[in-house]
Amino acid sequence: MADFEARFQSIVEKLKHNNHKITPQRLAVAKILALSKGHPSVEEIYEQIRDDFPTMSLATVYRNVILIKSLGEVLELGFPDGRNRYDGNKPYSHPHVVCVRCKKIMDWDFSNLKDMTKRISEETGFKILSHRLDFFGICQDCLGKNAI
Amino acid sequence: MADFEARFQSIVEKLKHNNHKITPQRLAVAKILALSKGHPSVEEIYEQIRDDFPTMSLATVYRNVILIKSLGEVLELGFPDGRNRYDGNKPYSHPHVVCVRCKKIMDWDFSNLKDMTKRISEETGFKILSHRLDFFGICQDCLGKNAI
DNA sequence: TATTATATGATAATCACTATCAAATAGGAT
DNA sequence: ATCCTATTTGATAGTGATTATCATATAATA
Repeated sequence: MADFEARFQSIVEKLKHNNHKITPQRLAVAKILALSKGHPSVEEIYEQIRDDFPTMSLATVYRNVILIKSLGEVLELGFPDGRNRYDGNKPYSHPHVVCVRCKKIMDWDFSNLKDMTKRISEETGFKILSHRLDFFGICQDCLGKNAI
Repeated sequence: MADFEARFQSIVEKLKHNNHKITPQRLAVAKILALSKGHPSVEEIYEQIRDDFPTMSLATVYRNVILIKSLGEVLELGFPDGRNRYDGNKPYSHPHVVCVRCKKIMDWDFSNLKDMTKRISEETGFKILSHRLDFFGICQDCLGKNAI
């Protein structure tokens, strides 16, 4: 079973387990979140679904993204310029590399934050729930297109 | 000279050096950004200044925060729920510990991200400009007030 | 198939932030 | 010290993402 397929099933299971109805619109949102490699925005999810569901409402996309997020099955990445991005592949906090020019967001594997979290907890008294680590820069594509 | 005083002077110097006029409102915003330990929002800066400048406009606070940010003298922290916070003490990217309940933001000293940045640059081709590392949790105050 | 709580679609409301523009003023020239 | 002018300010309208509202439609169970 492909990775995204497993993620899709996981989301659907969570929905069923919490007694949420399985609607075609809901499944379409779940599928895109599970498939997404590019950390899509709500608007991008909406555009993709519109091809198959011309009657789809933007509000429904928002509702279902929020629902799936509340089930812990998608990670929300907020940005100062006010357009959130979503990661349904890895719905737990992890580092990202963000192109400040084209807004591309890539995952960055790095699993050494456990110790840091523990130290912070000991020294500040915070109960740490999650973290977010973003690196901002210019991606290769953008560097090639337009010299700095 | 106190630390915040040095920060304040640095901001004022930048303003003068770039031929921006020194207005009372501008100085008031600069002073609060320099003094701020609590990572204030624009609204909070506005409220503080209103005591001394009852005629102050919210738009002027926004304008000056953005101006000072453009000079590299304040760090902007964006959040998904849409209220930016500002750090005029350390206007360069650094880790934070954020209380998800009361929205308190504390600095966290940690200076070991250089190697990580270099590795990312080598492996992804990104030209890394800055990063942001946030830890989210419940602060001691909030843990005391209301047991989990 | 009938029932009912939940979900959807359409759209208005909200909220942080930005743009606009007339009036005010900082800072250099006189 | 006063004048001049580009910049700044205050008031407010506009924007764009997100959320709330509510009548209609539908999934899930009997």
